[in-house]
Amino acid sequence: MVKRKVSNPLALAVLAVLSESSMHPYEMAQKLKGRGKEQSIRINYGSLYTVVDALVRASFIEPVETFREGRRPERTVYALTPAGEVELREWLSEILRTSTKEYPEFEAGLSLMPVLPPETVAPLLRQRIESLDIRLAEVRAFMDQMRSNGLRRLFLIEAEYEEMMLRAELAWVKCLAEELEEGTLEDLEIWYRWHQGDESSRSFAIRGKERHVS
Amino acid sequence: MVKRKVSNPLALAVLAVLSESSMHPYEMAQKLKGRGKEQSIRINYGSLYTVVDALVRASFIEPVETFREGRRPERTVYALTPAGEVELREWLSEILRTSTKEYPEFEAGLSLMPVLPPETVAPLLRQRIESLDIRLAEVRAFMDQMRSNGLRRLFLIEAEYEEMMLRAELAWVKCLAEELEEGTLEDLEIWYRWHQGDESSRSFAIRGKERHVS
DNA sequence: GACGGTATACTCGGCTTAGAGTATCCGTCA
DNA sequence: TGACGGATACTCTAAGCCGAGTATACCGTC
Repeated sequence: MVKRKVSNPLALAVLAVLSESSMHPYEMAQKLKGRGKEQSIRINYGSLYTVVDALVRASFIEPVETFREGRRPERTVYALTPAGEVELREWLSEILRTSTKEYPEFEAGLSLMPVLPPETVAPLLRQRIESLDIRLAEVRAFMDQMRSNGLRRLFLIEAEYEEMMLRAELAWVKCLAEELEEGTLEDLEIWYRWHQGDESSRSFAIRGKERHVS
Repeated sequence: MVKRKVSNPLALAVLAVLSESSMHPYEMAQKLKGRGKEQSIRINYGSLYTVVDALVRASFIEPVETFREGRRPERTVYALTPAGEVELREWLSEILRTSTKEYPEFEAGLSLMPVLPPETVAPLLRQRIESLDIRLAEVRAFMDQMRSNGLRRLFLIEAEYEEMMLRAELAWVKCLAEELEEGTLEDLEIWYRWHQGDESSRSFAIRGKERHVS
């Protein structure tokens, strides 16, 4: 798990498109967007040009020509260096090989959930289910769109992954919402009482008498 | 979907602990870590103090006293303001209610996967399976640890979520690895040929003759 | 009583990032 | 013909974020 000189995933995408042919930054963005990569990688111009500079500094890419048409801004065409090709392969391998802990917003939300009273949380989860359904439909629509543009399934594998993860979350949230509504969730009783202002459930995180965990 | 004045999830955690009692930043971190929240929310001191400042500027919290013991650095104790309580509830509700698109590294990796030849990818996925197994064991160990410290299940719900998501990914990656190894994956043929340097598969992303998608 | 290790409590600087802004060219529709 | 939107191709700046560093206090031990 080496520390990368440039760590933004957009830089990986830049190395990947440059491995096919040299081009200027704006064209990279066009190519990536044309293939629907903006669904899996944050592409924004602010970051793109910074990332390209950083890759030049790290000698993973180099400018090969610059020219201008009329009075338009100058275009600089970049090419992958041998070191860049190595970096591309190694970095991509590392990403596929090892799973790194990430911090999705919802996980943070769940971990603070007891701050809200249970009666409030149940309908929120119901809304989330709707929200997930919508997102699922969007992903499917995106895949259909790309496929009808002639893109191979192999190049939409990340969308299939996302779809599967959405389905998994959906099932889990449905289950949690049900447990809340049916009252079958463990600890639901004290959670409810605590929000009633019941002093006996002060610091209700810990079972039994308060214990300091450090 | 309002734009938050302070958007770091750590800020939400700060609001949450302050809703129980006033305290100084270092104590917030201790309390959050004691409850295992560093598993679901990035807690680091650099961000903590910046985030506390930002919350003060936004009037969600305010300093209530500062004092020093001996010659130790000064401690500033903060308290939640009414506006902060509103923000806490609204923000947390929004997170639970709506799913926002995120960009996990692995999704980016998958979307660029065809850059590597298929024979290379298969063993990488096998390694990922091991890596996921390890992570899964860690999550389980963490839950056992916390439970034996007396923490209620309700306060480990985010760990259950993470465990479920890990299992889902694990099953999917196993399936993908198998398809690669058995040769049953769609488009595997051209993918292989392309890495052999077969010119007939140039720009193999698109089926049939090259079409420009913009 | 000197020494090392750990806990306490922050501070600082530099790198990353996002998002808005700028300037030019081109097609088209009235 | 001229005006307007949209595509092209960057640039700039404020803010966010993190990791490493700092300084003191406490505690055991040899």
